[in-house]
Amino acid sequence: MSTTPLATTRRATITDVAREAGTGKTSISRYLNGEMSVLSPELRARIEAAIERLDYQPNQMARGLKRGRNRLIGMLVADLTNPYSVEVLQGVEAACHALGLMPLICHAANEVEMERRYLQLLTTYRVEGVIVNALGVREETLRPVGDGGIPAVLVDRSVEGLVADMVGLDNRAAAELGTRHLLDNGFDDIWFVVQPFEQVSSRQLREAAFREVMSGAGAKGREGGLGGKGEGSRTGSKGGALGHTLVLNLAEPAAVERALAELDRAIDAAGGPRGAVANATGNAGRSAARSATDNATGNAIDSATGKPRRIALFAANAPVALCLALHLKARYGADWQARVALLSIDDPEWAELTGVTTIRQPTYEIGYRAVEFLHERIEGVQTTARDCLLPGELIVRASTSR
Amino acid sequence: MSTTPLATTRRATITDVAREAGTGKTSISRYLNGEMSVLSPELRARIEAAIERLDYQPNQMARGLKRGRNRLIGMLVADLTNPYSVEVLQGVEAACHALGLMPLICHAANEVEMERRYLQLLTTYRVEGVIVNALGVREETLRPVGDGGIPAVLVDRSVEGLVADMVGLDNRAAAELGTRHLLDNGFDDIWFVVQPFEQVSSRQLREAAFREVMSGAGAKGREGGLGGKGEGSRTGSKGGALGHTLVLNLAEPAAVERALAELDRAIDAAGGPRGAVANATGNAGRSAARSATDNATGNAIDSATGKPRRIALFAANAPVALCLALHLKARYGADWQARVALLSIDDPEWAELTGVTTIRQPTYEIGYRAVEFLHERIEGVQTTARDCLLPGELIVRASTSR
DNA sequence: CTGTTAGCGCGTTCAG
DNA sequence: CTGAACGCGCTAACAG
Repeated sequence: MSTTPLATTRRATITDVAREAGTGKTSISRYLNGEMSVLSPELRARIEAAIERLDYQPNQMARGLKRGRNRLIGMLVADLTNPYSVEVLQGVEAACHALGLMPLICHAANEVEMERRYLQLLTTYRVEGVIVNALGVREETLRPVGDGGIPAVLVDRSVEGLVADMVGLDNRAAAELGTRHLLDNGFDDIWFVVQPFEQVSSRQLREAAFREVMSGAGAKGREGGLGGKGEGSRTGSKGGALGHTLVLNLAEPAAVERALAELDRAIDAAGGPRGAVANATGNAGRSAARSATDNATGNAIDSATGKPRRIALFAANAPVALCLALHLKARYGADWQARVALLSIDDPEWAELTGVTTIRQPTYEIGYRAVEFLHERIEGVQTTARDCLLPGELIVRASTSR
Repeated sequence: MSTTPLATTRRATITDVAREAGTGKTSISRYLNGEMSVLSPELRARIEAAIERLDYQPNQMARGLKRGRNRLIGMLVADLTNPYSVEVLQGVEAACHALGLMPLICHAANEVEMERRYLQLLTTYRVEGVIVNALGVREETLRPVGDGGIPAVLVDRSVEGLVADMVGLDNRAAAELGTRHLLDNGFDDIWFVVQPFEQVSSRQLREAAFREVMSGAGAKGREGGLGGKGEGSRTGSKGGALGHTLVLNLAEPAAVERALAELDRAIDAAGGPRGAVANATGNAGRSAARSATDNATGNAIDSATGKPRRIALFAANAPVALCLALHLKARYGADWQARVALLSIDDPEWAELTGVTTIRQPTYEIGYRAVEFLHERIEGVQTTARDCLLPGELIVRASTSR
C-alpha cells in the first residue's frame, strides 16, 4: 500500500520537548524523574507546558535501555482457561500496580513449545524477572531463568532441578482436609482423580497426601487398575474405607474415556442412590445407567458391614472436576449428584451453581505474594530459595453433606 | 555449558559476540536479520559458534529503539473473568504467533482507572498497535488511540466518538436468533436481562434487536418497572407474547437485589412448573418459593387463552446468566429450571453442565481477525474503518427445549 | 540550578 | 563481503 509506514504524527521525543521549552534534555529528564527540587519553578513550568503542548510521553524502551531496568516482569501462565490462573493474575496485577511493575502476561496454552517461545521472548525483552506457572516439563526450557539467569518465582508448582522461590497452595494440608471431610461424612469409597503427574509437583503432593490419609496407620495399600503408560489406579484402604487414584489425561480423549469407564464400573458397583430420598428425585428418562447391582469390582459392598459403599470423587483441580461432572451428568442425568459425591480443589464459578463442595485456594494472595517475592529478588535479596505455602479453605456444599 | 555464567546476570551484547567471533558488529547484525547471502560461510560459522558460546540473545528493546518497531501490540481486556475474554485471547495469541507479533495483555479488571493507566503504559512502551475490549466509557480515555494515535481495533464493542476497525459478534442476528428460538418453543413471557448499557454498544444492540423482535409488527410496548437511575424494565409484546428488559447492574449488589426481586415477582406470577412432567421432578424440601397463584403483575395469565404464561430469561452475556442462575437456584432449589427457562449469549463451561441453552460466539475467530485487522493497519493500510460481524451459533440444551 | 558530554545495544549508511 | 561511524531516545556523570 502506501510506501510511508510513518505514522501521521511522530511522537515527540525528549529533544522536541527540550527545544519547545527552550532548554536542554537533561532538565527534561530530571523533570520526568521527579527531581523537582533541582529545577527552578520557572523552568519547571515551561517544561510542564511544553510536555502538555506536545503530548509528550517518555519512551520506556529507551529509558530501559539506558537505565538497565525497564520495570517489566513476565508472567508465564500455563493455562488461562483454568480459573485458578485468572484469579492468581488478579493478585499479580494488584501487586505490580503497587510496586510500579508492568506485568507481561504470556499464555502458554498448555503447549510446551509456547512456553519455551515465550520464555525466550521474555528474556530478549530483558524483563527484570519472571513469575512462572510452569507446564509439567523438565528444567530444560527454564534454563534462562532462576540460578544464573533472571530472577524467577514459581507459582503453584515447583520444577525439578530449578531452585527458586515458590508460592502456592499448601497441597498436603488441602488434600488432607478434603479427604478427612469425605471420610467424616461417611464416604468409604473415595476416588482421587488427577491429571498425569509428569513433573507437576502440586499434583504429586495432593495425591500423596490423599493416599497417606487413606492408608492411615495400618496401610494395606496395593497397586491396581489398568496397566500401561501411566493410566490406572492405585488402591489403598483405611478402616474399611477404600481409596483409589485415577489418572485422567485431559489432553487425550481416548485416555479420558478409558479412565471414565473404570470410574463408571465403580459407581455402578457401588449400587443404588446414596441418600434415602434420592430415589424420589428421578428426573427420569435421562439416566443412561441402570441402578446396577453388578458387583464386578468386588468393592461395592463393604465386606464387614454388608452395606453398599458410599462413593465420592475427589478432583485434584477444577478442570478435572468439570470433566467428571460433565461425564456424570451425561451418564446419570441431571440428578447425578444423588449417586456420587464430588469434591474439588479449586472453586470454579459453577461450583456454587451445582452445589459441589470445594477447597478454595487463596489465589489472589498467591499472585500477590509471588510478585512480592520477585520484587525482593529483583532488588537484590540473596537468601536461599523460599517456599510460601498458603492454606486452602473448605467450602462445604450439598454434594458432600447429607 | 562450558563457560561459567557471567556474574551479575550481565547478558552478552552484540559487541561481545563480535569480539568473540573476531569480527564487527555489522556482520552479527546481518546474521541476526537472516541476511545470510552476504556472509561468507566461514564467518557465518564463527558467528554461530560465538552466539552459542555466549548464549547471546539480541536485546529487543535496543532493536526496537533503532528500528522504530518492536513487534509489540497491546491487548486491553476489560474483564478476564469473563470466559469470553479468555477465548478471544486464544485467537489473538494464535494470530500474533503467526504474524510474529508479541501481545502485551493488560487486564483492566473492570476499572476505568486501570484502563486509562494501561493504555498510557502501552503507548509509553511504544506498542505498534492496540486491540481493545473497552470498558463502557467515553472516548476520552482512548484518546491516544485510533485516529491520530496508534492503530487500534475494537473488540466486541465500538466506542462512541472513536473511529476504528471493529470485530465482534453480529449482535443483531444473535439476539434475534435467541428470541425467535424462545418464541418458537412456546415461551410467551420473555425477560431480556442485561448489564447497564452505558456506552457498551453490544449491549444496546442486543437489547434493541430483542425488543424489535418482541414488538413485531403491532408494537404496543410500554415502559415499566422500577423507576430511577437506569434500573427497571421495558415491556413490549408480540402476538400475545410479552417482552421485558431488565437491567442488572452486577457492580452494585443492592441494585442486583432489586432487579432480581422484580424478576421473582414475575416468575411467581407465572405460576406453576412449566412442563407437564415438571411436577414430578421436585427435588423437594429445597424450593423456597411456593407455587404461587399470585397474579400481582397481571401478566401471569394470558388474557386471551387463559393459560399460565411460560416464562424465559434471555441473558445478554455469561456473567449475567451466572448471576441469574445462582439466584434462581438459591430461590427455587436445584430444580429451578423446571420453573423458568434460561438462554444466554456466551457459552460458558458450566452451560453444558447445567443444560442451559446458549448462543456461542465465534470467540477465537474474533480474536484472530482483530489481530489481522490490526496488522494491516500497522502495515499502513488506510481504508476507512471496517466492521467485522461474525455470526453466533445457537446451542439448544434442555433448558429451553421441551 | 543548568547545560555538555558520553554512552546503553543495536541497525544502518557508506566507504573500504 | 566487511567494518567504522553515526544516531535512536534517554540517563548519568561532569562541569559550569
